[in-house]
Amino acid sequence: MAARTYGQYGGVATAVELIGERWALLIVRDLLVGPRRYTDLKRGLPRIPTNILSARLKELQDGGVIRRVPIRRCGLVYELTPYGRELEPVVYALARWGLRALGEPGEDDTFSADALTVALRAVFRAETADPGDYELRVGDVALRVQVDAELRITRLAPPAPPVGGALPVGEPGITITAGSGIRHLLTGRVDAAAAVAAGDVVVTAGDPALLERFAATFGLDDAESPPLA
Amino acid sequence: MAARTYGQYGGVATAVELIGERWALLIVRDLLVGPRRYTDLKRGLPRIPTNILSARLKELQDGGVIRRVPIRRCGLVYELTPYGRELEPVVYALARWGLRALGEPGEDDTFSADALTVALRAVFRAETADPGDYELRVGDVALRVQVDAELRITRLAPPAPPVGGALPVGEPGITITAGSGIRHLLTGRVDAAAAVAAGDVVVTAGDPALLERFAATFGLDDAESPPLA
DNA sequence: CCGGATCCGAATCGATACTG
DNA sequence: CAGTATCGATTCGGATCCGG
Repeated sequence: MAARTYGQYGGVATAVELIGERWALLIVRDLLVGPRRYTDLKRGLPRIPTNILSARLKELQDGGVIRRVPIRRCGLVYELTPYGRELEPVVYALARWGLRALGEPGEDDTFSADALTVALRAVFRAETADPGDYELRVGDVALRVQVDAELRITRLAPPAPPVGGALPVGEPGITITAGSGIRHLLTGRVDAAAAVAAGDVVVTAGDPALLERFAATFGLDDAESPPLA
Repeated sequence: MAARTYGQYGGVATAVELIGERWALLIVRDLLVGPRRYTDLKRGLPRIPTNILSARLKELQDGGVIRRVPIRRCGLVYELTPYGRELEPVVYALARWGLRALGEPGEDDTFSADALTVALRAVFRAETADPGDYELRVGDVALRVQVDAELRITRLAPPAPPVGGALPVGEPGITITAGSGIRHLLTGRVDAAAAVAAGDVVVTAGDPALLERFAATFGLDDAESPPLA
């Protein structure tokens, strides 16, 4: 283990030693949405081997990034420590950067509610956001997205929302259904009208005009310099 | 290679596939300071095996993060593409986060001018910075740090500054000499007076009062919740 | 010296099976 | 549910070597 250190003294090297191992940051990503059980993490990251998940959870604990919390009457969850939670800016910045290199999903790529939740948070324009209440369906992930003083995102399905989570009250003003093409809207490469015209998103219920508000609320600010690999 | 993908559709997973391999982000860190030759990178990252450096450079090229640029009359350098340069916020955020977990250097940890340059940029308070002209010596790294309309950091030694780099004119108002204890100042856990009292930094030339300006210009803004592993 | 390529043992990862 | 055990496939690290 000591032989696998970088031998570099500095913040970046230290950070990478804490969260740079394979799968580690994806675990952090899911834990940013909320505490998760071992099995929740496994479900959200189907391709992670169980021994690797175990190893990463142990290492992240040793690094002070996450902690194990026993839940009363059976079970335990992993959650970020305060220090781990301060990876939020890092993960969001990475999510924005990576979003721009995102192409079509591969054949067997998976897509989780946690991934979409983090993506939305990453491109949320807090300063200029107008209030709104949206239902967003991408693939088989359904989220309730409520913007008022703050941003609240609730998983609707699948499966049922987490036990501790309160269901949102009321009805969303719009239901937006999309596939992977929603990335064009979130990167800001197309506007709401063009996204509808291209079939990237479909308004399946509610007021279609609210889609523009959604597009104004979520998206990259500086939508330029596509990767062009 | 295809077997080593995460099988996740999302920005974070894509980003980690591009720059999540071992050593990759440290290469990006050094390239953020400026174009570097293969040998420069090797020197700044002494523990990287040459085959790994080669492999990473190739992968980062394929990912559109860096490019090879031939230099006229012998030689070539690697530099970030525009897309790669937009990792700046990511790397700085990671540097700030990792800085807080930084302890004493290990026996054979190395410390490069590029690492210090990135660390300073990462904790630079652009909005509130007053102009200043500093010389900073940490270990055997010497930097000229000039703050006016923007932040300019020039390597003084070792070795000689890069060929293309113009040497700063004039004299710095202060020369600050420090060791690894400078992290206490940069994390904001101690102020200028306390850092001097603790021996973390020494003013070896110039106006000692400028150290407070330096400390006001560079440091973490929210200096709390130490890792406490 | 620069910019790697090659080889090999050690460590890690991935997949599957299995257990308290 | 929450992992551990095992084992082959990769990757990494360290060293050496090579063409300009």
